[in-house]
Amino acid sequence: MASNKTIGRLSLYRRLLRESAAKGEQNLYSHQLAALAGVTPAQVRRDVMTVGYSGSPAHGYDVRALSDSIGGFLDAPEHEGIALVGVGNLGRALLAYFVGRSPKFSIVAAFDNDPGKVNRVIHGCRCYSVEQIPDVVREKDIRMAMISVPASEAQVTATALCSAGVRGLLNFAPVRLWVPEGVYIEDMDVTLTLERVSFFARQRVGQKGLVK
Amino acid sequence: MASNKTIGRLSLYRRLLRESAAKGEQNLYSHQLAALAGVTPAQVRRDVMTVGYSGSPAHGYDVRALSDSIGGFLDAPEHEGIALVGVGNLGRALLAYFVGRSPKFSIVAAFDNDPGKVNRVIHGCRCYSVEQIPDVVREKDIRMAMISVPASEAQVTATALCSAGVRGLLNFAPVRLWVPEGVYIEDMDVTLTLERVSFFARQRVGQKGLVK
DNA sequence: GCCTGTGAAGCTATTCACAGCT
DNA sequence: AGCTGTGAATAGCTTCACAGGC
Repeated sequence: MASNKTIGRLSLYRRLLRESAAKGEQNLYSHQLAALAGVTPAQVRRDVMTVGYSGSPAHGYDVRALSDSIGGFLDAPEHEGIALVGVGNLGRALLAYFVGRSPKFSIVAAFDNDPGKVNRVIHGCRCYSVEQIPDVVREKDIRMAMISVPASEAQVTATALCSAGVRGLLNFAPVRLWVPEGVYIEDMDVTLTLERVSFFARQRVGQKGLVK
Repeated sequence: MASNKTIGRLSLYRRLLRESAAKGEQNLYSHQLAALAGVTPAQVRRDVMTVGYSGSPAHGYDVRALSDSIGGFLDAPEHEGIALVGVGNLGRALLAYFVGRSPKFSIVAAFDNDPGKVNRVIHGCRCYSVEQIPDVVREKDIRMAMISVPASEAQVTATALCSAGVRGLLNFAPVRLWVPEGVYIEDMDVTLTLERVSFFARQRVGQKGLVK
């Protein structure tokens, strides 16, 4: 099965392919896509193998076709509704950012324990109380969630979401979360990342890739 | 030289050690720290080697001493001032998040091109116009910056920061940025990460680590 | 010629497994 | 007995290098 890193790069390639398509490009060679993505051409060809698409030696990759192949490989068959728990500064920024961002994803429910936010509509998204997580997640058949609550509440939030059937979590709180077997979790931890940047900036090393 | 992943884990260990210290723990064995971090004990021991600290077979690691050793290895000698460019929803969330968060880091200057924000103080941080990047960065001797501008402006922002002497960047805009040799850049891309979560959540794979 | 796809090589990261210590 | 530190083994990822095609 494709690795984490490969999947990350495929997402990136697709974004770059869409941008190229928008600029009117029809075809792209592996070395061109590699330059856009900041990886080697061999890496691009290897990654493209995993989605089962083949380019032609004559014209490289067809921008539209490769983009669609990646989509077929990566995307969920239908639209994915996402829950967001924690409507603080970061939560609001995420709500604002994702509104209309992608036809494949959208935040369909927000949750917070502040009574001043519950039942409000924030950036087009209805805010529920955290007690309603089980009901709303089940009712809307939500499979993914973003956690942007304070560290102290992240674990109970994750547990509630997983019990309600969520299979994928994107956690912004600065704590490692325990989740049941079969739930996939990814952390985005600004502090840890910043410490890394600080360290390597001082070592005067160049470059690195994306994720990690 | 230590790898990206090792550095990320060391940061994490230190956070966990501090939390343990706050709970009154004096010593921790590699398997305990490993459990907290979600890695193997062998990984912890290997990582600890890189900072040059040694525990004792009798009591494992001294929580305080290891935490300090990691600090000596990771931290900059003096306080690090950070610039933040782009005071939109995300930028404000970052400002709010970092205020008083760490004695080692703080955001010492914000930049935006909205005249309504320039010269305001937002979450305790003065906002300058983007034209002032060269002057302010040099004057405050800023070595690190976070980029939270729209994608279309990220590259010019990065270029301006690097010319002014910034050596480390944390980029939130969904674009790959070109930076001069010797500048370290790390991307935090929510959309890409979310697509990964979506993919693996559907594969019913369990777990994964941090950074990746 | 310059491209793609891919086996094989090369690297990097992680884990094993055990000597040595208490 | 149970721990740490670490050489050696393994697993995972990336790049090389070349056959085959236009």
